[in-house]
Amino acid sequence: MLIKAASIPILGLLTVSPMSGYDLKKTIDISLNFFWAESFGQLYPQLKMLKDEALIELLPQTGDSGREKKTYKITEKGRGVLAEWILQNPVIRPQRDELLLKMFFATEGDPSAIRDHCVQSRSDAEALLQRYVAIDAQLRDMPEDREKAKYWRMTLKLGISQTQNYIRWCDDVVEEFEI
Amino acid sequence: MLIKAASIPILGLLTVSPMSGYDLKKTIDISLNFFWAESFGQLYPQLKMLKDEALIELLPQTGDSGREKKTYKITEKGRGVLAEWILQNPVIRPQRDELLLKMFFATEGDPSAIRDHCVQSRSDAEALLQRYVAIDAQLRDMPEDREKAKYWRMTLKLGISQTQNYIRWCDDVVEEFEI
DNA sequence: GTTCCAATGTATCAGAAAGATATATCTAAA
DNA sequence: TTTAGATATATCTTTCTGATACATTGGAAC
Repeated sequence: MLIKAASIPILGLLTVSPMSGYDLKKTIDISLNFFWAESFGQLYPQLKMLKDEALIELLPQTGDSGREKKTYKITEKGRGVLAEWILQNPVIRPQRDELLLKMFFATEGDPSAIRDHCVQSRSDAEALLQRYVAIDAQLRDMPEDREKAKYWRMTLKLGISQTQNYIRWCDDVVEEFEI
Repeated sequence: MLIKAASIPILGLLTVSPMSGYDLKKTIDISLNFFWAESFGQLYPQLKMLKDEALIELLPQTGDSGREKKTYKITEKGRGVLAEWILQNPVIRPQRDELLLKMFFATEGDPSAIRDHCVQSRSDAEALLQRYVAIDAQLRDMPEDREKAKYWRMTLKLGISQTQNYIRWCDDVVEEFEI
């Protein structure tokens, strides 16, 4: 079965625990945010598709109250498709970074504006770094899911070192502007 | 004037020299590839739009031969819009990295496949790094456009250090799998 | 010398994805 | 008590990618 990469965070996170669309979005934004983003505009149609293909299914609702919250769980078929996708060679996707684009064409604009962008960007990165480090500490001390935590920490490790490297670069650039 | 980020590589590169759509695509793929990608499907419509808005204009064609190649140059208005765009705060764009997604859900698939993906990815990164280093050397020795070269090398500097860091991470991951 | 392929070149289309928006409910604080 | 913010599902428009179409040119192979 040919599956879209956008479905993978859904299938993957549902192996951790059953969730609603909203939960999935929140979890993706928190846990996968360093290397993956998903919009509602894609999430809900994907959910419908995955249900139609029987890769996920709705948990029976606790019918009484009026408010409906749709909680999904992954099916065996879904697990199979996920495992299969992981085997395939990763597709390299186009990246777009506006700060670097501004830097590249800095001579056509106001260089001091670029400097300011870097200062701001550095402070964003600093905040991100602290978040990553905190999550890493949590994972280190987490008793269950040791095997999962191991891989999660591997991705975090890259996120942390890339962010540290980025911060160093921002400092270099700002310093360069002082001269 | 409100301009789309996708137009910026076009305007920016046309400040370096007049070019055709095909040239622009090639130059973006070579020079901006570390932080920007543009598809033909967006490039040609953008070109038309920029011409309609008089931000770029067609160079008069050397009419004689049958083959038409449309060479564009940037206008003063175009330079103004570019300078203005550089002033604005950079928009953070969603990232998607399939290798890290596979890593994150590694326990649901075949861990040895992930290892292989990393080995492949490391070798791709190595090749990229060598390209960046070569371009950097070229820019270092380039006599004209010193000011431009300075900023170009700043973006390259990040590309180089991020790629080196990535290679180190791949090594760490592969080593982790040996244990 | 011709045929064949890769590179050059412009352009569009289908489908994927992002971002914005609509709508409604629940909860906790002012 | 009302109101703001979080929860929750969903769709619409615009942007963007990847594939494809099509035509030309230059050089290599035969």
